[in-house]
Amino acid sequence: MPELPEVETVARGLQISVAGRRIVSVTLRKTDFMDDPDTIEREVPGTQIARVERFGKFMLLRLVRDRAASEPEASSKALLVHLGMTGNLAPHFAEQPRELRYTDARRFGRMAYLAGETLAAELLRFGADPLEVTAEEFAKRIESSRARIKALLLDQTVLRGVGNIYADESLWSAGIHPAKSGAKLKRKELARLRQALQKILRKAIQMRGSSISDFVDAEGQPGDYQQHHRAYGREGKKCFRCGRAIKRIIIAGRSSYFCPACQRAPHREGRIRKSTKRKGRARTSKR
DNA sequence: CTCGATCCCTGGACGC
DNA sequence: TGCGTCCAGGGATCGA
Repeated sequence: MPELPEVETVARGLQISVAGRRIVSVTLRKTDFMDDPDTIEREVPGTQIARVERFGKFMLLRLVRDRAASEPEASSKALLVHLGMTGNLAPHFAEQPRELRYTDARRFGRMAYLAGETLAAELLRFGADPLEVTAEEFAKRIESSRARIKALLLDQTVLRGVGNIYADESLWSAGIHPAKSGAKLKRKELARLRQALQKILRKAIQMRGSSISDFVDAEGQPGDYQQHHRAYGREGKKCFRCGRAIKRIIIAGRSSYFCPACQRAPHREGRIRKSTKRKGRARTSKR
C-alpha cells in the first residue's frame, strides 16, 4: 500500500538511478490499468527522463524530447505512475541494455502519459500536499466538510498522499476518533492533527516507508516504519499510551484502527440518519 | 451537491 | 497437502 512516504522513497531512488536516461523503447503487457496505452507506446519512446518527482501518491516522470538547445520545449510532458496496492517501478539490469520495469499483480495502479494543459488539469484535481499545507489551509479543508475525519484524510482531493496507514497513525497520535465529523473538530485539534501527520510522514520517509505487504523501494529494499505503527494493524493489542485494546471499525469502506480510550467516540454521530428518520422525512418536505 | 457503499483485482492467510 | 473462503485497499462509479 504505497502511500506518500513509500512513493517518496521510490521516487528518490528513481531520481538517482534513471533521471537523465533516454527511453529507447516501450514494451507493454497487460494494459487495463493504463489510461491510454496507444499514446504511451507512441509518445514515450525517444524521450529523456528529466527528473522523477512525487505528486501525492503518484510518481511523475518528467519527460523531455530531444531538440535543438535553442528551441524551447513546446509543452511539459510526464508519465504519471500510481503504484496502487502492489505496484512496483524499478530498474532491472539483467537484460540489454537495461529496463525500467513496472509490475503490479493486482493492477490497482495507474499509468498515463499526459502533456500540456491535460497534465496541468489532471494535477489540479488533487488537494494540498500534506507536508506543505499551512495550518490555516489544513483547517479550512477539514472543517468545511461534515464527512468523517478518516474519510477526509483519505480523500485525495482534500490532501494528496495520505492513505489508510498514515491516516490511522496520525489520528491515534492526535487523539482524535476516526468517525468524528471534520466540521466538529476544534482548531486546537486540527492543529494537533496536522502536526502529528507531518511528523509521522517525515519520520516514515526517513525510514523509507512501511513494508506491510510486499512493498519494496526502487532498489528492492523494504522500509522500516511498520515497526513504529501505533494503531494500524494492531487490533486487540495494547495501546502504547494507555494499555487499552486497540479496536477496528470500518469507515469509508476501510479498516480503521484506534484506541477507544485515547480517541473518544463522537457523541451522537454515525447513526444520526437512522434515529431521526421520521422527523427527517417531515423536515425535508419543508425545503 | 455531498456522502457513503460497492466493485475492481489477485495473492496470501487461514480453516478444515 | 490441497482446496475453498475471506480479506487487503485506492479510486471510479453509482445511488440516496
